[in-house]
Amino acid sequence: MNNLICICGPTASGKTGLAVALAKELDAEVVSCDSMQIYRGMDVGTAKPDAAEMEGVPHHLLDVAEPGEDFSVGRYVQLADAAIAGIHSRGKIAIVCGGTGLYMDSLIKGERFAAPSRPAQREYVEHIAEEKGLSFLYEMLKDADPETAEKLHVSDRKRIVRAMEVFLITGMPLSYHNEQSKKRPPKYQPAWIGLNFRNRSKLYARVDARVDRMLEQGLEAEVRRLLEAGIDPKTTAMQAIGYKEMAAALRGECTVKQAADRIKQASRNYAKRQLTWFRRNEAIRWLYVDECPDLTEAAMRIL
RNA sequence: GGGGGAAUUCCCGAGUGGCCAAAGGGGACAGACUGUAAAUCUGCUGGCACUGCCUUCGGUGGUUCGAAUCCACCUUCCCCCA
Repeated sequence: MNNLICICGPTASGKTGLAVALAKELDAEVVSCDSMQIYRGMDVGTAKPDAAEMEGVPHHLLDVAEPGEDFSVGRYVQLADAAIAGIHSRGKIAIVCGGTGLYMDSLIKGERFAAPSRPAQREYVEHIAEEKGLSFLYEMLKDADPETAEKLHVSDRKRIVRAMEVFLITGMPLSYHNEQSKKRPPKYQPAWIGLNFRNRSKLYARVDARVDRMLEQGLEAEVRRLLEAGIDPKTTAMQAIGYKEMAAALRGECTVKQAADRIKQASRNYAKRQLTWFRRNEAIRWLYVDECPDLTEAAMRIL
């Protein structure tokens, strides 16, 4: 039996429930892999499991950051590694569960990122993009790191900025770092389980239903509370689906009903993107929620 | 009962005689993704034997070398007057 299990899949597919059920079955602990559930005070909008849902199973990497602070993949990997080490030292199995593909893959690969973002370089690069235009910055990247430039689309602002930033900080092209990184063997060899639906519209129906539930559970009040606590609407945390739309409604830019529809739409699109990410991972054993009567049992059979 | 307006490809919506399988947006589908990732970005979207052909712009018929675009009638919807 592998002492590390990864459960992934799109939002609202039932990952949390499966993780808890498996954890009870295997006396395991859960390590959440969700870029938004890490924030304190963001509960209903992130569908963060509450005590009842956890059923006594220890969960890690929940509520480890303040909504106002900057978080990063790097930090996640570090914290998750520590959590896994702790679980293993207790002689237990760790179940990494979540839908943030980049975080999960980075954790499993043991990714060592090129360089943390540095305000000076970042601002400098942003400034160039601002003043001279993104295409100008893209041309700079072509000189500094032709390989990365080749791979990036001219309008992919975030990646162009980051690639240029990495070059300025390290003096080496990002493509070089990535090559090195690919040569390293992965840090863990987990058993992968992915949740999916044979019938996509069933997934979407569940996503919509979940958003309705969030609204009932007080998403509006939660967002208002964060805003009143002085959380800048521009922070990463407030970019989360459900939060940015509701914040707009609270600002009077649209009705709550319109916000709700936008949240549903954005969530469905997000679910699709998550599938795109995970589907390329050939190690994943997929379980189809809409045609599997007992997910836990099916998962146990795979493991 | 009278007058006016509208019907466009999955949806919204441009197009008002050839350059239109038909702008743009949305959705759907597919993809990328190495420290903001619930973010960011891309492709594609009538059919086919695909440098061309076929079908499509409410319906039918007409005008024209040629119609989504003009005319007639019909159907449905909206508005105004009664």
